[in-house]
Amino acid sequence: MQIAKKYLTEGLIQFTILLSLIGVRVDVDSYLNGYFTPHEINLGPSSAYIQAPYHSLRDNQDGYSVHPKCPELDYFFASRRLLDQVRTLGSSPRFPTRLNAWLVHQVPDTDRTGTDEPSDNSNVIDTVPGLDSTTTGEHDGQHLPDSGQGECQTTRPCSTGACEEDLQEEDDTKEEEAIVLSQLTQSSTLEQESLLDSRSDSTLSDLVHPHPIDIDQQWSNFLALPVTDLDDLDPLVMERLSDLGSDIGGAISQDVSLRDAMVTRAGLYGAMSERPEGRLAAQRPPPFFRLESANASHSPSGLGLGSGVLPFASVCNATRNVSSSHGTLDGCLDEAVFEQINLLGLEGLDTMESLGSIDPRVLEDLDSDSGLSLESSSQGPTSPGTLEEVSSSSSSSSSYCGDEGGATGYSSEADSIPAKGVAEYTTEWSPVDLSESVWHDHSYSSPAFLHQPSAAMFPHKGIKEEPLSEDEDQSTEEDREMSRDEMRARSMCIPFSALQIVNMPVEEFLEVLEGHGFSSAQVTLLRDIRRRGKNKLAAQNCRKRKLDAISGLQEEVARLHAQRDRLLREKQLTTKTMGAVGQQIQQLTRDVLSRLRDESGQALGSERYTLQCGANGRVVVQPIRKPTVSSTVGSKTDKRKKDKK
DNA sequence: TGGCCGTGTCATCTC
DNA sequence: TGGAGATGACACGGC
Repeated sequence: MQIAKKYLTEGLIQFTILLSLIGVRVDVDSYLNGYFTPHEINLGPSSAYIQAPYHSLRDNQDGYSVHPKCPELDYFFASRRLLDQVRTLGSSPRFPTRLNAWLVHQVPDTDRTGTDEPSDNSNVIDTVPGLDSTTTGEHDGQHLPDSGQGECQTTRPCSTGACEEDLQEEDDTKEEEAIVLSQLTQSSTLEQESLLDSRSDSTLSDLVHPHPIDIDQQWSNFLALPVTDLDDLDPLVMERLSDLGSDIGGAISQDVSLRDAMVTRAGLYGAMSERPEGRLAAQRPPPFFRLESANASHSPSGLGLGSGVLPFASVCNATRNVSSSHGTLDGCLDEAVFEQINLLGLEGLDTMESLGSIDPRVLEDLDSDSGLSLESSSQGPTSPGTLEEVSSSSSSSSSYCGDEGGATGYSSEADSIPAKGVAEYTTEWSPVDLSESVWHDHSYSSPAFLHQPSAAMFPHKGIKEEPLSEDEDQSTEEDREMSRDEMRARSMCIPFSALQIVNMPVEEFLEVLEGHGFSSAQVTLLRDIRRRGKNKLAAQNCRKRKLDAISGLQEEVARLHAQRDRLLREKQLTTKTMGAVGQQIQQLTRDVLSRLRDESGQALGSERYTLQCGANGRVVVQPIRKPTVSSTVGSKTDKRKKDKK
């Protein structure tokens, strides 16, 4: 019984030291006060933490700033780095798990003769100043009495025959443990394929002096992996899990005796949301939709993420192409606008050049009902002679006059009335004035065309200026190409083209209506021509906007489809990774708990206990609460309430 | 010959 | 209150 007690006592000390390696505050007194009270185990009445010297180094970048050659700290920082990496993995918000910390044990690779040291655990601690209170026999009696448990400070039951065999087994298992631990740490990052591949080449010294891999950088690299690489990583994850499953037995081979599992009611996951998040926030990649949202409308840079950040380079490129095509579309639209302007100008020039040989079909194409299209509206201010010709030509068309009804009988008036007005408004309505109007649709008219000389602007005029004797059939062609409004205007002896009527400013239009003695029919016609011309332009603009809106929506739909596919793939990948890491953590939790011993020497089962990582990196063994307790308490309270009633 | 598309026009609403 | 713009609806012609 005494031997068993000593064994348990030393086991407790070993576990305490083990916890101290990972920064756990252990309070033995609290344990003595009660089983289920969340206390910290303390080795002395001063409640000094056993790892106090390490606490001072804790914030020292986890020992990275310490000289790597420092032999006293190598073991400690090697363990701390590995542990922190695993802890960061376990407590990362990206992979929320129940386990936040790991109980690890780093085994040195040197001085492992198996006989020179009475206890392997002391290898880690003995050389550290201020931490001489280890399980070594000669030191136990010096430091542990401070804890007030003098009976526990006896030497480990190495005096028994099985002691040396146990030590030898521990040596062997610790080597495996170190290797597997390194594998675990590396595999937990899921992105160091090279490290995974080279794990077989890793030496023990590498494990003891692990490379200072920045976990943040690892995560950044992981998140920066293209999706193809991540997809390829899935089998690697499973492979690593299988490897871990096969090697997990040797991950922590040393059975740590524990008189009691420290019980604490620290926040279940309180620590999860504290430390790692700030770190993760720093290492978190840029907001994925930041650029998209910032340019969600139609910005070509809507997916301005680098292809390295986006694991879906193809989608990104496609979307970028879409965006760029949209930008190109805008450019094309602008180019088309100017191109049409140029074409109109060229058409005007062509018209000038081909005054003598106008193709009626071309004129028909350029015609419009309201006479507001480019060519059909070219019946601008004409000379009295021209107007006479137009009147004569119009009157010569019996069908037209019949359609318009009342168009006859104006020729006599036309001889007198329009002459003054036409001459007047020919001077008033310069092309410059018309160019001041806003031309929304360039197929309709163009300032370039308006800037052409009168002969160019109004090819019909040029034609009409030619003697009728030369080409008497031109009048019929003019009638064919004239719009209804144009013909109405001519029939009503209105000396303005539809284009002029439409594009003249309101003030001048009102002056025209008021200052020329137009009849009510003429005024109505002028207003109708203007209204129809305006509406025609508006309709063209409206249709153009509608088409632009449709094309923009189509681009938006394509972009959203690409975004949805990308998010789905990312979600799938994240789910896979979370599952793999969760299983890994659960397996390690079970393994750790199975190697811990309670007061009766029984292993702490994962069905009864769990590991929790509290604030400041404290790792505690916490019993799993049973819901029945709360239910009973609730029933009791209910009964009390009933009794009070 | 019917469907599609472009265009002109009207009616209506809003500014 | 009228003008101008926007837009839906309809008609018409061309393909």
